[in-house]
Amino acid sequence: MTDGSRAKRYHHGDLRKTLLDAALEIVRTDGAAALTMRGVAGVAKVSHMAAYHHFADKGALVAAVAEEGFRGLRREMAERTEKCPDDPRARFRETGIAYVVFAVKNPNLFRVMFGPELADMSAYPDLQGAADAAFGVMQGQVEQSQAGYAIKEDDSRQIGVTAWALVHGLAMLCIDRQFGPEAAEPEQAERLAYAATGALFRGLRR
Amino acid sequence: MTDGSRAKRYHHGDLRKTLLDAALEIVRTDGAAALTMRGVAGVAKVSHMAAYHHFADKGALVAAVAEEGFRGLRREMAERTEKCPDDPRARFRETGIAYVVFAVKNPNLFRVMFGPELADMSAYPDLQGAADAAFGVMQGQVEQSQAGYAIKEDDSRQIGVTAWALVHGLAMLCIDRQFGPEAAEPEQAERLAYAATGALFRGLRR
DNA sequence: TGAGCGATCTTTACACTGTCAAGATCGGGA
DNA sequence: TCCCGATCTTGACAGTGTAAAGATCGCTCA
Repeated sequence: MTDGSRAKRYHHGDLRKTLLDAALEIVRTDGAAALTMRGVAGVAKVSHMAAYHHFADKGALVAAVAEEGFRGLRREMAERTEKCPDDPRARFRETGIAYVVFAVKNPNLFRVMFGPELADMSAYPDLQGAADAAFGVMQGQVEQSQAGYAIKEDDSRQIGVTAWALVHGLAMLCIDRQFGPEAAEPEQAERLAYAATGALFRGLRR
Repeated sequence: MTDGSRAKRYHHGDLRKTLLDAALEIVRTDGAAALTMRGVAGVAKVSHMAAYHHFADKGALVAAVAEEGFRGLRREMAERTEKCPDDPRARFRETGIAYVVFAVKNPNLFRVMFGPELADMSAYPDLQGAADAAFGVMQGQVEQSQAGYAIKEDDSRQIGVTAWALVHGLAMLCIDRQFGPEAAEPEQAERLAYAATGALFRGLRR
């Protein structure tokens, strides 16, 4: 029989999830710099060091946070693309817009996902997989557009790279406020993404 | 009379420059995470805390490093654009390629320039100025292309943003090895930038 | 000239970080 | 039932940024 208040239990029960949720919350609200092993342990009302039984080190925790981020990014891109008319250009656009909007709505998380701590993701295969899956949504749009004769049939990998680069740069520069403070607002960011993806699509038409 | 070995002098003479050079060297070779107030002070053979008479805090030192980075980026873009035939598309391309090549050749420095520590550059006006100057080179290319009737006369700011976003995203994803390890090599990165800027230019033509 | 004053540098101290090492507690399978 | 491994705790250490206060210098002005 499990007593409701698990306050005094020596074993936590689901510490990993609790820690990860705390880490996500901290990153989202205060940024990666505020993320601390001792901090997340404190939120879970657990001694520091307890976290080390679930995450090898701080890098592993950061990687887990980023992995969640990539899952969310993939989901939002897929959703926004699905509920969209069957017009290649519109779908192409919506995928890119979803990318930028996600970044603007989760700037701190987005920065972690592409931060220097994880410059080499090869140490975290799950993270790599989640990132690849997100990229796959965009790559899929490119190939669908090619199959529908909407854009030219050059090396699809090259085209996917170009599309990804465009929205990624837009996202980064928006949240870094390089386009001014307005661009960090979802509406304005969406407008920028609309125009930018339109120009690129035009250049990729056959 | 100044004696050659200034080893024992209480006052250093040009500590700010020494510290900044040391910081740049550390960032370049070992990344921002290795940058330390005490470390740079050590390189200059000076007590820690001495640095605080030249940089308000670590953030100010990082900002100074980034500022140097933006100066270098601006210079390399301008140089590469100048020594280039008077063809709008070629000049447009070279500007973008210079951007990506700079990033790939100075990945750690580039990451500092656009890192989360400096997400709000308004606290460092000199840094903001250097960044604006670098962006100005690209914006100038856009306007020159418009004046030469090479690309359409839409809102030039919007077009500049799109161009910047494209090369910025390409640069970021290259150094993050999201396109694989080869893309972190200058030759391969240059090839990607060539193709990407070509596609965008095509979309921007009138 | 020289006295002092502000800029520059040092020393000391503190809170906070990640992580190693060793012990305490628990729960499930033999 | 007992014990062993997973889980959690306690304690310690080196390294970090930086506040506070003192030491040393060189330039200015009387």
